[in-house]
Amino acid sequence: MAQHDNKTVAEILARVADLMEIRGDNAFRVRAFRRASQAIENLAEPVSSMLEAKTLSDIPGIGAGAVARASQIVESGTCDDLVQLEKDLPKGLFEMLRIGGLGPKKVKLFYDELGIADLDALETAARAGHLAALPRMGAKSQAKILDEIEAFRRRSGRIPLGVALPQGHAIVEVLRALPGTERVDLAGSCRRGRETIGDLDVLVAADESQEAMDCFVNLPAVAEVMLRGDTKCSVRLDSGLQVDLRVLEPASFGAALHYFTGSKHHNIAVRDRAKRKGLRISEYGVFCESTNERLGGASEEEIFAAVGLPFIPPELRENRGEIEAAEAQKLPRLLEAGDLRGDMHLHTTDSDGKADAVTMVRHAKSLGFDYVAITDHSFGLPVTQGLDAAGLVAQRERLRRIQEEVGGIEVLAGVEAEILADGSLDLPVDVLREQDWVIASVHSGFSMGSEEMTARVIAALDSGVVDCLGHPTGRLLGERDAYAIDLEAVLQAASRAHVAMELNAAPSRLDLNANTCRRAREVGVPVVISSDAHALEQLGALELGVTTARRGWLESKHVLNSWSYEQIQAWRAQRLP
DNA sequence: ACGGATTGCCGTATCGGCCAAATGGCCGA
Repeated sequence: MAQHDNKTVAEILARVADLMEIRGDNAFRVRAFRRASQAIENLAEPVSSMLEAKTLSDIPGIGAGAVARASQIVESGTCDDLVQLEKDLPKGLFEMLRIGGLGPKKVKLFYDELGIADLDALETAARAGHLAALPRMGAKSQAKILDEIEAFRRRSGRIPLGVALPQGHAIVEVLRALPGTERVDLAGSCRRGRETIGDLDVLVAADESQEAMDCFVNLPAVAEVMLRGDTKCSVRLDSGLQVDLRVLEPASFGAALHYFTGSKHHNIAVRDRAKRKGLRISEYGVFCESTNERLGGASEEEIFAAVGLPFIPPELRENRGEIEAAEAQKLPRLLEAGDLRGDMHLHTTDSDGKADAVTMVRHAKSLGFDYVAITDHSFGLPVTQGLDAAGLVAQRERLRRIQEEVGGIEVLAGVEAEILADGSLDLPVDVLREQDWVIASVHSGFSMGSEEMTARVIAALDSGVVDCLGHPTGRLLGERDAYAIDLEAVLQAASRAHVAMELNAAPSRLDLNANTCRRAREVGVPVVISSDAHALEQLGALELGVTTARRGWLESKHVLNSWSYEQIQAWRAQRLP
């Protein structure tokens, strides 16, 4: 849990910096905290072991002060500065920083001038027109803040799949180990693989409910028991996630799993179908309407069989044609994790990655991949210290040698180039043409209108050298909405220009979403499921992408990195003669 | 607060876009 340590320390130092800035502390002191936070986030080894080895202060940007604070945070989860700041400042200020377009300076301004200390007060002031009167503010900024508050509220309350899933799996694992539990599974939107989750549903099959319930409410992660009945209880975890547990008789488990997995629309359609056959489906089983005889319910297969359908994978259960497809025996043979043969998007120390290229390639090989693309940022994204044309050429040569040295894996010399505001790329086309894999992405100018953004992206696709459009909507789950873009027009252009679309599998992105994946399939645009790894352990972390692709009805043939290396080359050759 | 040179003290991430204010602060990647 080394990585967790580093992340925690970095987050707290960054939080201290933000709060210090709001309090009006010395700007360079603030900057030092930010720098230390950044340095710790970028560490390749756990901060705790560097503290023990007394090597932490060797890192540029980390001096005696940062070492002391890191040590406090590792031990106690906080530090004196943060404790003091939380005493000095109202709690709501930190939440205000999560509003897009607001940084420490603006929050300070609102707090100092108007005493605004939380989101509600900010919203009230904006509605009353008080913000526009402040220096460096105006009607436009004020309106933007209202929009951003609304977007923030819309997002909050739902948790990214990648955050909820590990917590769910951990609970399932503990419950499965109990002697009295026959089956334990996650249900709900989490099982369907929705990109964000409201709460978790855990189902247990057991003859007796007390053992599982006792174990559940006493889990270390449980902060609060909200409700406890005979077979159902709800808790809130320390993370804020709500988890509902239901204990069922084994004979009803399949019916309950189906019922609680949903979606609601899917369930309604299945029940309607049952009704027409003279059956009744409830969370307890399948029953004959006239005789009330129980026809099944122990497994989901029994539920589907009762209405004359094959098993429908949870990811498809949205009543978006899956029942009709199942009836016609035309369900897709959905992509599986094992189908993927390579990772096509990752970063190394040549830009903002934490591990060097050799290490990443070796790791890709150890994961059993046939090929891997190294796709560092280009210089157009200055914050990543990316590669310019000369740097890219030099890296390409280095990667050729690494491929020979490591052996047994194809190493593609790639790049993640910037799509500039005018739709041009930040590296010359003749340099990009020599690369083995070119991702083009938008990392700037997010606020342009849909028409302009769409034209911008399509211009990049039409450059003739782009293989894949990176994270096509730019969204960050729970943090930032997608920028305005006409994805249908982009898909049409991608089809015409022979460019693939990325399904960026990073937990914070899942971009493309499932619906657009499905549309890509219909339009005939290949999807590339990539990790966008910036560290060793992120390489090959494609599971959330696989789930999303399955929700988008994708089969392995629709996913470019389930093809062989030769097939990919042949596909590229159609565009690059 | 950090780091390096002036060993006491001084300068300190990159860069474009946006908006408010008429050149500059703030934000975000």
